[in-house]
Amino acid sequence: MTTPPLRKDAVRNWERIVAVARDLVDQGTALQLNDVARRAGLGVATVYRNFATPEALLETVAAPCLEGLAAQGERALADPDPWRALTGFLTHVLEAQLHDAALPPVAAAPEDTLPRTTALKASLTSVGTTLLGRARDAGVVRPGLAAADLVPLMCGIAHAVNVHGGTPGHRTETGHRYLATLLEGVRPPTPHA
Amino acid sequence: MTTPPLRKDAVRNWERIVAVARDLVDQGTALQLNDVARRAGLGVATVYRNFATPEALLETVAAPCLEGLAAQGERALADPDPWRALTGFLTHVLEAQLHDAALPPVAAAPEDTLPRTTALKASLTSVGTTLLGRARDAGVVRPGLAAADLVPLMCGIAHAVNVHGGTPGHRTETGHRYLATLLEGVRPPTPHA
Amino acid sequence: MTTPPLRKDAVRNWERIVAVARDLVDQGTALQLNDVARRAGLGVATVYRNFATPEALLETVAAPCLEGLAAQGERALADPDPWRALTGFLTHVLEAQLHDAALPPVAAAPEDTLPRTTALKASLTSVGTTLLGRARDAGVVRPGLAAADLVPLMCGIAHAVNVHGGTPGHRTETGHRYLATLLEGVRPPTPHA
Amino acid sequence: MTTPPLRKDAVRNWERIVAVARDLVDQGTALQLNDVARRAGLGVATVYRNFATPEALLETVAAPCLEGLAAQGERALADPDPWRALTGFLTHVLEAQLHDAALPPVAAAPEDTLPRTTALKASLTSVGTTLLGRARDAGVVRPGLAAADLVPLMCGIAHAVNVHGGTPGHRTETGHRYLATLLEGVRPPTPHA
DNA sequence: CATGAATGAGCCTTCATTCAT
DNA sequence: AATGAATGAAGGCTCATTCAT
Repeated sequence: MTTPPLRKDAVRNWERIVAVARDLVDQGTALQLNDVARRAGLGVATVYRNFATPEALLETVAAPCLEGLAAQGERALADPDPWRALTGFLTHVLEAQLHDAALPPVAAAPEDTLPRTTALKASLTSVGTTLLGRARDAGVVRPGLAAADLVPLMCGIAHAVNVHGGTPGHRTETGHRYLATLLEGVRPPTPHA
Repeated sequence: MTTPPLRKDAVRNWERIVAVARDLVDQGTALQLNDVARRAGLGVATVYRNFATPEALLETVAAPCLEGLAAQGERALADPDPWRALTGFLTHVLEAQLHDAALPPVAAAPEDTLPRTTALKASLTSVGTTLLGRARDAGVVRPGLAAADLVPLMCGIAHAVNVHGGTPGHRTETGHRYLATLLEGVRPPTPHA
Repeated sequence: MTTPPLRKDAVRNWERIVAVARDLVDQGTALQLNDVARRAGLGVATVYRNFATPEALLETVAAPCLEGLAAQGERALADPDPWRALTGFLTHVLEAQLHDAALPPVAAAPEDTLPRTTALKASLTSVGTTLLGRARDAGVVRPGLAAADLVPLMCGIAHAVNVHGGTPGHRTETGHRYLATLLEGVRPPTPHA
Repeated sequence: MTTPPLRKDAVRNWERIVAVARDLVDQGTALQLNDVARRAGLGVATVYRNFATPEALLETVAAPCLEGLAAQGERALADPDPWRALTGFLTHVLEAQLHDAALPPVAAAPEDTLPRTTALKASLTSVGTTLLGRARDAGVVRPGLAAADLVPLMCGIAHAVNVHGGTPGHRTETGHRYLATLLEGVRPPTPHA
């Protein structure tokens, strides 16, 4: 199961598990179902029934953030300026990766465990594709950058920031700088306003 | 110990261990000292004496490649064209990361196990710093890109390529494309020949 | 965990472990948790969950004997004759050390693993202190012997007996003789009946 | 081999090994031949050739102290006062056990590794037997204390002191107190001067 | 004689997963 | 549905001892 069950106490358990997992992820600890169960004060099997694998739990932890990005995507689609729409959206995606430790592994995984995750990722990809298409049509982005590159590149920048290291504040600044550089290289070579 | 000892059979064992480790790395298998020992047909302790930790072994496996890069760095330093020198060097670094699975973890690690590794990484960083400085002085690179960004960015691109996936051939092509894009964003904004 | 859990089969396992450990102790074999698991026909982790360390298991094995001594202590406290109470109690303590191989290491250890052990040892120490105080007040024991000496001296005699060696029967006899000698040196120097 | 060999460098190695072992014993570290070799800057096999087992090395480390006691024994044999001779000798034996960590295990061991050790222990036992016999003949010691009890009792007291714990100074004081108590119990019951 | 590399049994410990209660 | 005891494979590491050089 990946969505909160209906029974009241079951819901409470589900939420407890996710909350514990969120804490662990924030601490940078790898998720171990046994460990989660102990910290949540629940039986192991309870955790296993709700989340068959650590990946399923991780994806569940990441889901709200992905939903937030999807919402940002909707807003971006409404932006009439194609360049601003695209860059704004990518900025949000990058910031999410930098702020939420649950995201990078989920974003980089070639396979998802939960259908929900697949749907969310597809939705984001779709938004990105649309935004990139519009930008390309508007001539503000070079050809040669494919929609399939967006996710890898955001993952790559997030990884670069992690390798660079530094305090959370520095990380955000570094990420913005890297993204700006990349976007500069993405604009057409002609002088632009 | 990290360099081959003098005794003939000991040298053979050392080489066997490194060879086995190289194979495992190429297969994408995580290095486990016990496993390496078994495959090499050696006692566990033999492996442990030569390589105290899996990281030490991994760094040893990565060393030849790092040395190759250092050599490339020397050549790049001799190149009179600052832009070509810098981009050529970074291209070599990126290709190395893409071709040799031992490199990404070693490059991304904040701490090294072997002094040798530290020295090699320092040497490469030094070359990068020099090349970047020359390019900046020649006005072919924007300010805003620091020497400390080179390694993270190369790691980031390599990671992006891995997330993108594809066959080895595709991977190289993708890497070149990503690097080209980044480099485009790194050049000064004025129209250049 | 140090007390039998509630589930029926779990209790059986707990008891099996302790029984195996008891046998090993009697044979003079050092306790190794893996070994215990194998002999008990249980998984290693089962033993580890019940007894985190060999010391914990050893203390558990020793506990019944310590409890028996505590009971003897209660009886001794009820004895109106201070000398007989003290010597009788010490005799029991010594005999326990000689008969149960689990006791000497637990008695001599400066630190306990289980709170239970600490409590039992404290209880015995308390009884000893009381009995010694009474004997001293009654003038049947010289000053100069402190309560803190009782445990070390009993351990010392037990050790002396072990060094002396011999069959179990001899050991008991030797122990009694050594204790008697010591107690003789503990009485006041005036001629006594 | 257990006595320094004749060749000059071999002697130096032998001495180095014993010196290292002495340090380790003083630190309370268990002797491991491999470890000793490393610290002595010698090959393992060199240590093994000189000392077949850790016990052999330990006995060699303990030997000088045993020889010192033997010398004390000679002096005690010359003492015309049987009580003073006996108690003085036992005091030396006890102090040696308390001061030199190499002694307790050697003294308590039922079997020796080196003939030399056996000879030294026999010599000490012989002295003790003689001194005890004289004291008994002089009527200053009860019957019931056998010569075979002397070593065990000294080991027992040393062990009691260890269990008691405390600083080196305290240990000596405690040891003397315990020995005094025991000796008191060893004198005949009639009032003595 | 000296060296120190090699051995490999053996111990400790963890963890994902199952299953009896 | 919930619990948590049980499992046992798997991995990490040490150490006494041997033996090739």
